[in-house]
Amino acid sequence: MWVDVIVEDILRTRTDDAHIVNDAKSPSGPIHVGSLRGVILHDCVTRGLQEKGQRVRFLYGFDDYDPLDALPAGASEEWRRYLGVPLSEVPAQGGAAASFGRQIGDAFVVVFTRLGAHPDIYWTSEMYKSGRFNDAIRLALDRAEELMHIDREISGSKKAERHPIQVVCEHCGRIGTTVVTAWDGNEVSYECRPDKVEWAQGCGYRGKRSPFDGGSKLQYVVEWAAKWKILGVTVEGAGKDHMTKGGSHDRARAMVQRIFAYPAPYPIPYEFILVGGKKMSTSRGVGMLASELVEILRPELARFLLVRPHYRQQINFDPGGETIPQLYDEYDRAAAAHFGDLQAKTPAEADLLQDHARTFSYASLEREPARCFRMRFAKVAYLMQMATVDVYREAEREKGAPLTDTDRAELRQRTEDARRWLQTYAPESYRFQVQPRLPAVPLDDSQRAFLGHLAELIHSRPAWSGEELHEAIHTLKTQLGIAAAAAFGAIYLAFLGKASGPQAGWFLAALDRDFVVARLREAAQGVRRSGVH
RNA sequence: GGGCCCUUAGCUCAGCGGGUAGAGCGCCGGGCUUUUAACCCGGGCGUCGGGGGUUCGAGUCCCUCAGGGCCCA
Repeated sequence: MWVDVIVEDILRTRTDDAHIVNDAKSPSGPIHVGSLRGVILHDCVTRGLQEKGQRVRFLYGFDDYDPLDALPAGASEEWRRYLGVPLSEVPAQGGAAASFGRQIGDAFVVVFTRLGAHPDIYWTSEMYKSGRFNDAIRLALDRAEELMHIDREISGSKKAERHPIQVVCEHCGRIGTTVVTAWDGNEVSYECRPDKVEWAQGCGYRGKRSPFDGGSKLQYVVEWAAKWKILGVTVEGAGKDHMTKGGSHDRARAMVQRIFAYPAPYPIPYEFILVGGKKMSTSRGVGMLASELVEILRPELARFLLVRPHYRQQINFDPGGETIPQLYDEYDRAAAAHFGDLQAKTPAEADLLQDHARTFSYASLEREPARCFRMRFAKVAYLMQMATVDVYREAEREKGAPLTDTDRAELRQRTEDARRWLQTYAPESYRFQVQPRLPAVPLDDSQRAFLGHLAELIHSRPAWSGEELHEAIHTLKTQLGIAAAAAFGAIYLAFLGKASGPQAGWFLAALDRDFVVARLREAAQGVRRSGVH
């Protein structure tokens, strides 16, 4: 299991007596599922280190002193005035939150809390305002040339515009548009330029102010390095966009070592999450929000989705097709491995089971997940489509014992997931769709006769249970001497337009009786209508 | 241009500290005291993308080529 491999490598290569695991995100807009991978990865590493007896703190930071660099979706044009303003100073959209950044961050915390991650949260705006960055800011200003040199050296880029400090403009409040022009040891001179960046327009003000206590922020690579030192971070992964050679992580690493005299944390470069084979883009409206994932999958399954693949591998999540039933099957196999219900035949298989067991444990919300009866997801979805079937009773029958509270809770989550899946994502082959009109299907005389008799049989009683009807159909079939394939095929063709379907007795019993009788009579008459689709 | 990753059964993929190739779906056959699909059993001799190397032994490590995805520039 890759988490365990990472944990062992950390213990082998680091000598820290306690660990600070850190992850962070700029709350500049609704947060995508991709960011959940980081949270869960760090949460798992935290758990793994704790299991090894380490003292560990898990921190999650919101970089809400970053400037707003794009209009939030659905925001009015008036919001343009906030472009360039720190996210912590942009008002929340309609909500009661203290700021836009806070609003976005809080919403994300709700999501990952549901997934069982419980880091200590911090906000860089508060760190700046309370002076925690002051020493780093002074150092960065004193050694600005060196920092810019490192930036150029490591990135291989000649761009020199990346001054380590961005000042908050006293006139317009923007932070993304200012350029530092001088530093006298107490105050910085700056210009708020209309043309510094494309996405925001500075007001043109020139001034001089203290960079401390919230008067400025560090440029983001420098800020990253400074946070490592200030927070004492020992382990921090990052998405591959940061981990490219000469990229922001390499630069931050060089800066923290050479300027801040602190060792870079243990790095964990991880891959992205794709949705339906497409990369995500906020601006193009492509992708899936973190909040949407927890609406599609219950927390354990969402965690399992994120934990199961190797961290260096892309996750391509497509909620359609067979993805979700397959994910559930694998989850169940992992659970079985965890509870020792599977027997390995070879050493290699034993390793694999061990791996699955660990994966299940990391995917669980609690430390000691409860053993329970797990009905297969595809089966739950199947049963739920027949209105007269009680899924709980079927589960009890399959288990062969009364359901415990845990069994019921587990089954309830499965039915909720299955309902959503059937509504939105399930492929046609998993759904039975009763055709609104008699499909144009060929039936021979014996089949029509069978359907005619069946119509009158059903008509003869006001109500049928699935089991009764099932039995009656078999009896009728035998009486008429029609082959099973022909008889059942006729039923499915008349109602579903295809030659197969769910067990006929339960299926027909679930439909409106008068509708069933009418349809059967119509089909028995051999009236052909050109059904559309 | 640089980086990370993928290429394994018809389909989707697992196999991520080298030791006799796996799962699900689909398909075929059988069983379940009712024979068309809720459950169970049986059925896969697959150039593990091509080539080279290390090794007693490589899908698994190294090099290289090809195709694809994403990231950075």
